[in-house]
Amino acid sequence: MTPHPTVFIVDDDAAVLKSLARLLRSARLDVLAFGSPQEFLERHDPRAPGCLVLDLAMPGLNGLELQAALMAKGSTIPIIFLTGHGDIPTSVQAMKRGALDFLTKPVKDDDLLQSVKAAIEQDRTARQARAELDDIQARLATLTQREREVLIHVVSGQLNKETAAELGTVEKTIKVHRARVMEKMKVDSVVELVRLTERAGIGGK
Amino acid sequence: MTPHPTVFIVDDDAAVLKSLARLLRSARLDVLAFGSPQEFLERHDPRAPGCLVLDLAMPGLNGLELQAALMAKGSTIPIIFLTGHGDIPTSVQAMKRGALDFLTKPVKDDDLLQSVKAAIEQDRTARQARAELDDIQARLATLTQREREVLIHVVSGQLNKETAAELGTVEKTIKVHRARVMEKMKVDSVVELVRLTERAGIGGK
DNA sequence: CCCCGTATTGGACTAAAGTCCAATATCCGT
DNA sequence: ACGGATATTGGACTTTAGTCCAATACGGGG
Repeated sequence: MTPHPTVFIVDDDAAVLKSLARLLRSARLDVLAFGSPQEFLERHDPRAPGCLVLDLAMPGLNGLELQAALMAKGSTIPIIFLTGHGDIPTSVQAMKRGALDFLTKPVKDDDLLQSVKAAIEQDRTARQARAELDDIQARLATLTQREREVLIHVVSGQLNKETAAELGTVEKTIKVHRARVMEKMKVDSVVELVRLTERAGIGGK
Repeated sequence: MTPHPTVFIVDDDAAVLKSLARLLRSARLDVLAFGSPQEFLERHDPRAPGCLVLDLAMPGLNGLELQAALMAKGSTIPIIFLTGHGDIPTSVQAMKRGALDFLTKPVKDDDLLQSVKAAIEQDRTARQARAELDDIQARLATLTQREREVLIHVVSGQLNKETAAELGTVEKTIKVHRARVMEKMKVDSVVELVRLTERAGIGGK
C-alpha cells in the first residue's frame, strides 16, 4: 500500500554519501543516495514518503536553493541539513524556511538517526493529513456549481429560505440541492459537513 | 485599551543594552531594558504585549534557560536571540524551541528592526487569537454540567432523541438544555456552535 | 424553613428540514 | 435531434428543532 519511507541523501562527497548510507541502512532504513542536488531535483517523486538529508555546501545548487526549489515544486518533504562549514545566519535561515533540523559535521550517529526518525514521523502525519484533505477535495469536486453555492450558505448557518432568496430561487429547490450536497460529501449531519468544510478552508465566517 | 507593545531587552552588557535601546527607541518603539535574566523573569508580566530581545550568553541564566523558564511560566512572548559567540547547535536548538529569530552581533540595525517588527506583529495576532479563545472559554464556563454534556452531543451531530437516550432523559428536556446552551454560548445556529467548540478543542469526533 | 439555581417534564404549536414521487426546462456533446 | 447532467419546482407528509407557559423536584445557603 503505502510505500516504505525512504531517506534521501544528497551530498557531493562520495565518501560521505557512502558512509551516511551505511549508517542509515544499518538502522533498517531505506536509503537513496544522490551525488548532486540537480540529480535529486530531477528524479525525486514528491509523492514518495520519507525525508531528505541534505549537505549544505554543494556545487551548482546549494542546500538552501534546493530547499527553495523543492518548496516551489510543492514538495513538503522534511529536510535535515548537514554541514561542515555552515554559519549561524544560514542555519537560522534554513530553520525559518521549515527545515526540520540543521546538524553539523561530524555528526553523531545517534543525533542523525534521531533526527531522521522524527522527520519520517512528521512526514507520515503530514501525508496522512494531506490525504484526508485530498479526500475532502475530491468530494467537493463532485459538486456542481449550484451545489457548491448552496454548500457555502449551509455552512454559513443560513436557513434554506434565506439561501433561496439570495440565490434567487425557492426553498424547495435549496432542499434538493442540499440533500445532494449531503449525499455527495458523504455526511449525514450538518455538523459533519461543517467540520469537513472547515478543514478544507471553506465557509469560515 | 490594549497597552502599547514593548520591546524588552535583556543583556548583561550595559553598553550594548543602552545602544540597543537607543536604536529601538529611534524607531518609535517602547523599550524596557534589563541587565540580567533573573530580573526580567521576576518582573515581567506575561500579559504585557511585545517581544523580547535576548542576549544568549549571560551569567546565571543563559538565553536558552530563560526561554525555557518563560515557556514554563506560560509566557508566549516572541523571542529574538542576539549573540556574539553562539554556535549552530545552539541557534538550531533555540529556533526549534520557538525562537522567532537568532541574530549575531554585530547586528545590522535594519535586521534587528525588521525582526522586532515581525515579532511584535506575531505577538499581536497570537494575543488576538488567545483573546478569542478566552472569550469562548468564558462562555463555556457559564454552562452547567448538564448543559455541557448536551453541548458535546449536539456538536457530535446527534439528534435530540439520541442524546436523550444516552443521558437517560427525554427529548423535551434536551431541547430545553440545548436552547440554554445556544443562549449562553451566544450563537444562533448550530453551525456557529460547532465552529466555536472546534476552536476550543471540544467535540472533535 | 424559604429562595435560587439546576434538572426535568408536559402541552401546544410554529418553523425548519428532510423524504418520495414526479415533472419541466436548459445546455452540451455525440 | 436524442440522451444525460443540471437546475427547478410542486405536492404531500414525516421528523426534528425551537418557542412559550407552566409545574415539579432537589440541594444548598442564608
